[in-house]
Amino acid sequence: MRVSDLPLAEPYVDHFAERGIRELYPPQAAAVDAGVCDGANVVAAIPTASGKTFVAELGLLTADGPGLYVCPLRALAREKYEAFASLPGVDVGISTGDFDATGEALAGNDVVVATSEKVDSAIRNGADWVDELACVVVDEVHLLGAERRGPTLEVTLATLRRRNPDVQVVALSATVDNPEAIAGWLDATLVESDWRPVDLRTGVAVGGHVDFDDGTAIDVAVADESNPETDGDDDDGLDDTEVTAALVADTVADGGQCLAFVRSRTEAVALAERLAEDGLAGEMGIGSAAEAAADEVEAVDGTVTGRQLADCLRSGVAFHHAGLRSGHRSVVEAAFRDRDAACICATPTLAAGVNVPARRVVVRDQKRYAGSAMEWLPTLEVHQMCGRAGRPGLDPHGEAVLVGDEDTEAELVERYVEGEPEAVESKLADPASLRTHVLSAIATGFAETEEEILGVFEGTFYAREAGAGGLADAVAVAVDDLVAAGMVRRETGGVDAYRLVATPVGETTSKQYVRPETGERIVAGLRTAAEMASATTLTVFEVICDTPDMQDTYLGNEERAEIYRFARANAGQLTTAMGETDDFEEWLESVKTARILDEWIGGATVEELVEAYRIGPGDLDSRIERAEWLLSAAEALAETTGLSVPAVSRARARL
DNA sequence: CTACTGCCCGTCTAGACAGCATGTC
DNA sequence: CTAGACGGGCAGTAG
Repeated sequence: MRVSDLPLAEPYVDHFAERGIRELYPPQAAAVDAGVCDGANVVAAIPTASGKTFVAELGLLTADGPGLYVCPLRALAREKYEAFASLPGVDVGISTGDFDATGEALAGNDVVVATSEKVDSAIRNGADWVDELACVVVDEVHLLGAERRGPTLEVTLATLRRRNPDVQVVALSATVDNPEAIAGWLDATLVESDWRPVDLRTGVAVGGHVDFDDGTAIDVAVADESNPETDGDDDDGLDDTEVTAALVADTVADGGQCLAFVRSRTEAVALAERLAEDGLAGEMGIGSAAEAAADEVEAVDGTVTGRQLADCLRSGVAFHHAGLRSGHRSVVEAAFRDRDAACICATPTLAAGVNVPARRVVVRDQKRYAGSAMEWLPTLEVHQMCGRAGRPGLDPHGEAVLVGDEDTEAELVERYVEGEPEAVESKLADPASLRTHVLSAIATGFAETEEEILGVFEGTFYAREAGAGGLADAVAVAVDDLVAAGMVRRETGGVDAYRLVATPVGETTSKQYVRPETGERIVAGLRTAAEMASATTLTVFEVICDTPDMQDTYLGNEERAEIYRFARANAGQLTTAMGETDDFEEWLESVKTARILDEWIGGATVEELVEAYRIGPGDLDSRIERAEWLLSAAEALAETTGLSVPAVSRARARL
């Protein structure tokens, strides 16, 4: 099937031709056969690199009206925004938390790119443009199964379809076990394929020997670090890190690049520092470009993390994890794409993030600490890592290697090489998620009774799988919780007729997009603060940090005593008395975060805070960002409740 | 006495969405 | 039931 045969206007055909897109890939052709160009609903469960963006563009360009592209990450939204903006004559708008156009402007766009939360928020705030959509493309729709964000996605999608029954839905999914369930939910035709433009072979390494699933095998020379004199046992296992290093060196010697996935941040750094010894920059001949990338990283800040990263980059390797600032990350990603780095040692950030393909992917660790024990990574996640292997046009094929040993080999093959990814299951029944979306349904006026709330949820994936009736009890509980929290009121109209109405606090909470528990905690905190003799910025930081919408900051054993002393010394400025906490540990963590933020507005530098509180510079950034959002919510809630706490505005202004 | 080394034991562990309003060259 | 890197404290040991 040729692009020129599609019902696309000439400028688009030319645009794609300029990029070398003339012939459709098989999955793309299948999507056309399923009707993407004719307004039909389509679910495409196809590999990441198989041309999903083009399928999305087909839906958006052939739709008879404005389109919406929903994706889970801001970085992804930015990437897609740029791709769509290069289409001739297409007005593209973007709406994410960090990068936003006004509702007015969005209404005039042909295509809007947004995160799912932002779409949800737009609906809650009564944006009109969502009702005029002709086509909605949902990327990474398998996120439906994610703990907190999945329910948001399904409720948002259900609401969009309910308000606009004719809207075309095109959903793009990773390979999952039950794509037909998603397609059934969306009344869509399922397109399923594992075709890739670059072949991918997956294998397990034992020592320096790798057996791939296509029957081929390779051997790499692994340095043996262990000293045979000291350990008498026949130590069969070569060090996983050394196996990884050998696999990386082998790829580089062959002119390719590598991604290496490990379990934790510190191990990503440690592996990068180990690889830096191998002189890969010299081998690739990227000395000056590597130097330039290192300088760029050092220009971001003077943190330890930045220096470590710069040193690694000079040797042609990098690490990548959420403790890095976005400035660090973009340098690493760009350097790798420009072939100015041989290898990125990464935590899972890179598996689902922006497009950074490599010839070989090495998954050194397949287990991760999960609260109480080590757990196998989900197959879906490992497949996403492996799917990064193979750069179209640059690599003859992609290779994914799982590092194991004799004992784990069989399990790794069964679980990840031959195993099916998990099924996507709705998490809407989770009480916390349900409370949020019940409040939203009431606050927007979509529902005034429990039955009507169930009606709103009727179009969700959960309802399709389990029946909306299954939610009845849980919804009743959620309503009671919201009434008790002062978010919702039962307004009696007759003998046993009543309607559910959001209180002003409930309405503000919903519009500010904070969780009900957060809204409740902030109001209680403001009330206490308003009566305190001297409510300071620390006071309001303690309040917003003690909500579930602020991420908690790890509190080490040594630090605990120190933070405890700090909390005691500043008890007069805190809204919580030490004896009154439900969860003292958690509260102490909040105090730590609050202290960091208060020192930040007091003029402390990133370098000082990173050093003093053992957090990554990227962690600091993300807490500051959340604090800005939560303080604005606090300000709005102060206004609706009439509580006056000047420190809120003071803190906000200084952030 | 000092510098060094090996060993035991405790600590620590991935990621990342969201508000809002408005003038400006 | 399933990990593994790292660092501090401490005792033994060579010089």
